[in-house]
Amino acid sequence: MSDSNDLLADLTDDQRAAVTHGEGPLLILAGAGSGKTRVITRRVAHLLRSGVRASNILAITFTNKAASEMKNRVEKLAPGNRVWVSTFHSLGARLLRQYAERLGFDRNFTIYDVDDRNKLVKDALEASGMDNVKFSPERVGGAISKAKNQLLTPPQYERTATDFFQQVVGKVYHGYEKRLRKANAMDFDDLLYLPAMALKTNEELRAELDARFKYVLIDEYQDTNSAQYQIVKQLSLNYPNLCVVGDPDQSIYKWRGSDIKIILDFERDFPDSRTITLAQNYRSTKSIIHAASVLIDHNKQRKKKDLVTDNPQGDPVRVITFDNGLDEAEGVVLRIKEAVKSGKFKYRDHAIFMRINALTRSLESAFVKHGVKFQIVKGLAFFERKENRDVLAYLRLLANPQDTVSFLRVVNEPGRGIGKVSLDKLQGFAADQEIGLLAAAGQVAKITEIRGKAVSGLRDFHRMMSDLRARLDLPPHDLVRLVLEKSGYEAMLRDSTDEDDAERLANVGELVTAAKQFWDEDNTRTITDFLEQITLASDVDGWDEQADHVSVMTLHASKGLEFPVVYVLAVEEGLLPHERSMGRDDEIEEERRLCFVGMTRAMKELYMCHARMREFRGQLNYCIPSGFLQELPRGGVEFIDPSMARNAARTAADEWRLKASSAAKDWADTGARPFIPPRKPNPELKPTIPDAPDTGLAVGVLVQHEEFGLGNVTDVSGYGALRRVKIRFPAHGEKVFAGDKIRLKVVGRKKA
DNA sequence: CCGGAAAGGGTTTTT
DNA sequence: CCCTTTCCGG
Repeated sequence: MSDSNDLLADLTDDQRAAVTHGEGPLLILAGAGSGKTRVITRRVAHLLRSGVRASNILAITFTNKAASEMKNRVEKLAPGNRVWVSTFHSLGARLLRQYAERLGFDRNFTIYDVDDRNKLVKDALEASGMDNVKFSPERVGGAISKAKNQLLTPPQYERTATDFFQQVVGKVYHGYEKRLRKANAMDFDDLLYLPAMALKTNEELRAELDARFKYVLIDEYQDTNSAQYQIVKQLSLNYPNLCVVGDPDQSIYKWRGSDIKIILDFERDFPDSRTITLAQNYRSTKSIIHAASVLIDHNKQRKKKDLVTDNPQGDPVRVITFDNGLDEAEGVVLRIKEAVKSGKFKYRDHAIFMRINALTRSLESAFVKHGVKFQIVKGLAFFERKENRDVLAYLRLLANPQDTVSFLRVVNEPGRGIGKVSLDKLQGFAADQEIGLLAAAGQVAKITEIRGKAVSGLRDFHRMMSDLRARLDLPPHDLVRLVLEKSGYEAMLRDSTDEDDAERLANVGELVTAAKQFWDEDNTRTITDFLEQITLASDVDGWDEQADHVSVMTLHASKGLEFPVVYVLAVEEGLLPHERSMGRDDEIEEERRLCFVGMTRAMKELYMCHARMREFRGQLNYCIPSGFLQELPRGGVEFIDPSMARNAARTAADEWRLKASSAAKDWADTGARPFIPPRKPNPELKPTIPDAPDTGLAVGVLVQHEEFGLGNVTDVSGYGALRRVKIRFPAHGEKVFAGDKIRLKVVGRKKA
């Protein structure tokens, strides 16, 4: 049972110290690629081998995929030990179900995602009579989410509300909570908020769980929010054997309530803690580490920290300039194809990252066009399709008859002649009687205001759901099949003439397969478990890392992963950094960290791409290279512009240009000229520095106007005479300029 | 009172 | 460009 060589032999001194650290708080500051996952896993195995019982260990990871990987690795290192590894949200859900009675909840609660939440918020907003103020449910819901993350109750929030928006949110927060509880539902934030509150107010429960989880390990601690921190803290009072691992430079979820201060204050929060820094990088080449380090060093609110590696220098980081977004997608796919053809890499060695999901579209067609296998890593996408959401809503309503959102989603899908007016009446009746909507449907005969088809529709719906509910103990996949049959959903799709419905039919069939697989893995799991797993799945949970394909994902999803070759797309002002972060120092710094995270995923080759123009929601816009590109070191970075190497070959850009010039003829009387994309006249293939921002107006550009003075470009659309430029002047507000003869001068990029 | 067609509005990142 | 809301015919 003593330390075996296999756990420690291949570790550095620092890593070994982290693995073998005994009792007491431990902070591991682990730079990118420093082997932190390995350290946590080994530490868990080491604890087990030193006699700690598996049931006394709790490990928190950022995704369910990471959790199951860690579980498996630990079991290999210390066979027979089943350690509790999960995400914060899964932990919360499990605790709430386990202690449901003690905490006064029904353990069959439904977990509402953001869409469900917004529907409920909308209802609460309308009921509060404040819906005429034009605050969107999304915005109000976001504010409520933030409040819960800070553990503010509705009365507390109302007390601290200062402006009008917050007052409205405070009102709606009350109503929203009431509706949630009535629906026997928890939103994502509840899964943290309620356990955190329970631990704070219920000392008996707190002490019990603290003693149960004597050893707590947390990965990605830099992205912990207040509610999560409270949970951690309350579980580490009597047994402060808390080990947290993180890297402040990789904190990218501030917008979701994460607070970088939590990791920075660890040493103060947990007295007698030990801190171990892992600065050695084992993942990337020197070129990549150097470029990423120089970039992140531009963050002012940062404790300076050096990342070092003994790896070879490697190829320079390459910045590639494309004419437009289509060229970029195609160019990257072709480069990957070439690298595979030459035998240098496999498809699965490649990953493509981007700031926003919308950019995957053009990539998708480029992949299809060139026959390159790829996976867009977005785990929930399949379950988010309308038809699957519908079927899942039936299941949710079966598992939890109080679930109002699901009831309203499926009660008339397929059509049963139940319209909005009838449903309003039904909701009124349910509220009066203080019963759920499904129960109210069962008493539709008593609701005299509802007439006609709606009466039989509601009655039949209720009867059908009652019959199904009697079969709730069926294995999940059998229940899905039964729902498809009895609800008429399958028949609706099968009998449809709409071509798309054939695909939808196949999709809901896939849902049966998914449920079957879920049950095959562990046949003690129920439909509620199935639904929970789907709702709490993260994007990377659906990622197949074994298959030989190119992986495409957002920068956020890339956290914690590594690939031999990485392409980061659209490194442009407005996208990375995203325009919504413009003008706020701390948010620009988070965007820079996001860029840093993407870069440090690369092991051997790193490509940062940008385009001169890009189509965005049907509009073609100028793009200026991201300021981040200009922050990269001059040495070790190579600038490539394929358009200069090209002679007569026609590209997508040329085709677009032809279209643009013929379109421009129609505006000849307005004085418009065909748009010619900026081109460097450099005939040689010498590396060049990306275009300076004086090539055109773009979002984020600082301009000088003759009359209004200095201003910041907030929007650009169209070109030639149809161009519209929106500029915000500090003294004059926002103004829109039309055409291309505006009397202003580009001064530079807006500096924070 | 219901369901389909047309117009209008809004778009980061995710558990 | 896509989804939601609104409007109108049956």
